[in-house]
Amino acid sequence: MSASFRAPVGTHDVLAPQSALWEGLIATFADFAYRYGFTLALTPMFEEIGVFNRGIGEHSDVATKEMYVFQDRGERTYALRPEGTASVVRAFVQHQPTTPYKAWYVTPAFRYERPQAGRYRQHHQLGVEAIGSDDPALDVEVITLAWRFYQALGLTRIRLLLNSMGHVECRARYVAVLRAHLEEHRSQLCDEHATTWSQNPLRVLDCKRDACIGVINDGPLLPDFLCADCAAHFAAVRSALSDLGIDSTLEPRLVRGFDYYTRTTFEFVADALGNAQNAIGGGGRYDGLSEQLGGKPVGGVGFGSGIERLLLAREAEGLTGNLINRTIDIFVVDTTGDDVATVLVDDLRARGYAVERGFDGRSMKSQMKVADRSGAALALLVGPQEVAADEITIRELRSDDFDRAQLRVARDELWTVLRERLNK
RNA sequence: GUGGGCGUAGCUCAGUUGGUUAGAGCGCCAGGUUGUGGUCCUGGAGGCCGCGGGUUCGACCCCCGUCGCUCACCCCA
Repeated sequence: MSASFRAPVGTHDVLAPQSALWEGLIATFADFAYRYGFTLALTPMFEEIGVFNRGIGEHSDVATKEMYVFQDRGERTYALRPEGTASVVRAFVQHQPTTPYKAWYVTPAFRYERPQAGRYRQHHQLGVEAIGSDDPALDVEVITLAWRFYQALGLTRIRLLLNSMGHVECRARYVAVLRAHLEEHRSQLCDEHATTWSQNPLRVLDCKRDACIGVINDGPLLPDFLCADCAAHFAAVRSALSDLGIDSTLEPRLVRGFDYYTRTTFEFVADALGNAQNAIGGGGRYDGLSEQLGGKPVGGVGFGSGIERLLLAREAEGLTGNLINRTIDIFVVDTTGDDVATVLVDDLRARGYAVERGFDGRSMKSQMKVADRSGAALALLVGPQEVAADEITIRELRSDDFDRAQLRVARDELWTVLRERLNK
């Protein structure tokens, strides 16, 4: 209990058997990304601080009080990435790949905040970005990928919330009217926003307190301020989603935490998660971000999803199945201590079987216990008798049928028997 | 950053109004005739009772502090 070192506050070690769920989740996502035409992008886990606070907004909570900022020995100021998008867009600007550039990623993300259920200082996100295009079909593709991925995970109680923030001018017009509305009703706002409403009026839309909700409910709504182009873009996204059979809820109050969002914004919430941390993914367009990071003024759209929350949502929906098989096929029990078993194990693995073996010269009984615990379907016994006769004893570990439970085969017949028994 | 709950073996937890060698179940290890797991039996290892201070003849138990875990607020994935 009193280990001298522990994982830092808000971080977690993920070990077996839990880690198999992670493997399966990531492998499933990688496969989806591949089938949707996204290629893997690996970017540094830390960046010059400007990469993040320029995009997500210098006054956002994440930038002001949640970033892990540090100086290296060259006194450059860096930050551990708090989210996935900014780095990929920075890489896009730096390398200028052909457009649309479609990339997927899986990465840790760091935010300095008090941990609680579904919220950590280091969490993990997987997501995609499609940069260099304004085509609403890309918005749709990103949302569809997320939706189908959630379905593949077995999640059923997921809702898609959708909104459009418009482009810069639409938003400016809206914010002006919203600001006036808030000023008029400022005495009715909650304690916090009664003093902070003017710094970032959009934040008030997110407030969950009744006071603010009341003020917002009879205030102006974002979608009413869209210009013709933005309205058409949004309509195109909604119409395609509808044709795809993906249900969405228009949520005019949905504004996400980062300033870079424009036009389409969306969030996926898992209703099975009872707590406040029920957002399992979100994203949207960020048409100004490339330019803010020094690149061309091209559009982009993406989404990110929290791995921990996806797994919590699965658990909350009672989904216990693994997404990938990580049980081993064969356990080799060796009581000779010479190289016969070692060579056999190597041979088995070369043929594609997942193989574990006994170590430390333990007794056969002891190794059989380990074999059973390993989950292997078969144990192969290598003892003096087998070696002398050039045979292998095969023992079924998952069968109660004693006739089938054990047999000895010649070493060169082993492969045939294994193919039958293991079906692979 | 603010507030609540909780820190006793690897895990889940007991521990009598503070009384001397701190317990259970599970797990782990080793045995239970001659090479065999899943059931059963026996034995064993493993705890500065989170850490520091205080009160007391005496503290796992009471008080203070501290660290950690956890939940909630805020915000987000």
